[in-house]
Amino acid sequence: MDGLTIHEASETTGWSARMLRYIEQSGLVTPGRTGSGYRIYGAAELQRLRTLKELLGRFDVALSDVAFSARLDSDAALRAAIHEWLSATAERPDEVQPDDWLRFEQAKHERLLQAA
Amino acid sequence: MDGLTIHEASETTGWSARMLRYIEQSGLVTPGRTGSGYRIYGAAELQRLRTLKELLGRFDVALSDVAFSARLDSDAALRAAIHEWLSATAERPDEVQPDDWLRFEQAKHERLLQAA
DNA sequence: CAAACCTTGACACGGTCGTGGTAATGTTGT
DNA sequence: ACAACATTACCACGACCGTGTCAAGGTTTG
Repeated sequence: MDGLTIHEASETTGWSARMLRYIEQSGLVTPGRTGSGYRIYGAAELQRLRTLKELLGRFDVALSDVAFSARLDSDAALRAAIHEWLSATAERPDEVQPDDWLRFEQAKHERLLQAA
Repeated sequence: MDGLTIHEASETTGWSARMLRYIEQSGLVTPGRTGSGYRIYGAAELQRLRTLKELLGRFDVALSDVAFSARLDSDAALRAAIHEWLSATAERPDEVQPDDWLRFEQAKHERLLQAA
């Protein structure tokens, strides 16, 4: 058979088996199934899992953020509505601090680091 | 002076004063300040607050989702990285369930509704 | 058939989100 | 000057995220 079981996939991707199931739940990487229900990870899924890990590591992004981006990608109305709302901000450049979200997001991070 | 205080803005927008401060923290609506530090909400901010409320009500979206979208809008590298990752999924249409995220997101909702 | 896998479901736990409150202190308006 | 506002900094609380673990049961393989 071509494809790895969940534990084999876990070893080659670095994700725990638990997280592989969770990632599947969130709709980001969906492996195939054998007739009896076992998950089968093919080369494509393994690659996606590895690049997903790299993506989360490279930027300060959560799994749920990627899931939300997927939702944005597939829901044009939502994408339009949010973008419209955001672009209304850009009309008053004097009141936009482009790194506002940065300070906000970094607050989490700093609290995390300080806890160590 | 042209502009409402936080409590006046609270009344005309429906957001609590507490939430107006929180929304400011998240970088979504930043009012001006008087010399002594009081927040001043002008017509533009009030409009943004109202449309924000409508946006959150119309779609099933959280404040943090809008904040993340703002981050996406201002960080081209992040946007490109995520989009690239997502478009790799689209290459295998047989394994993409476009309503995967929907089931996932609805699970929250159902649990909320059941709690009532 | 027994060991070593797999499945789903549940409990747990620290951390974050969204939200309300309170306390201590400063500002404004009459 | 005093009431009615504002500010920031905290504590609390339920729900959700990411993650581990464990139980009860089905499957594959030597």
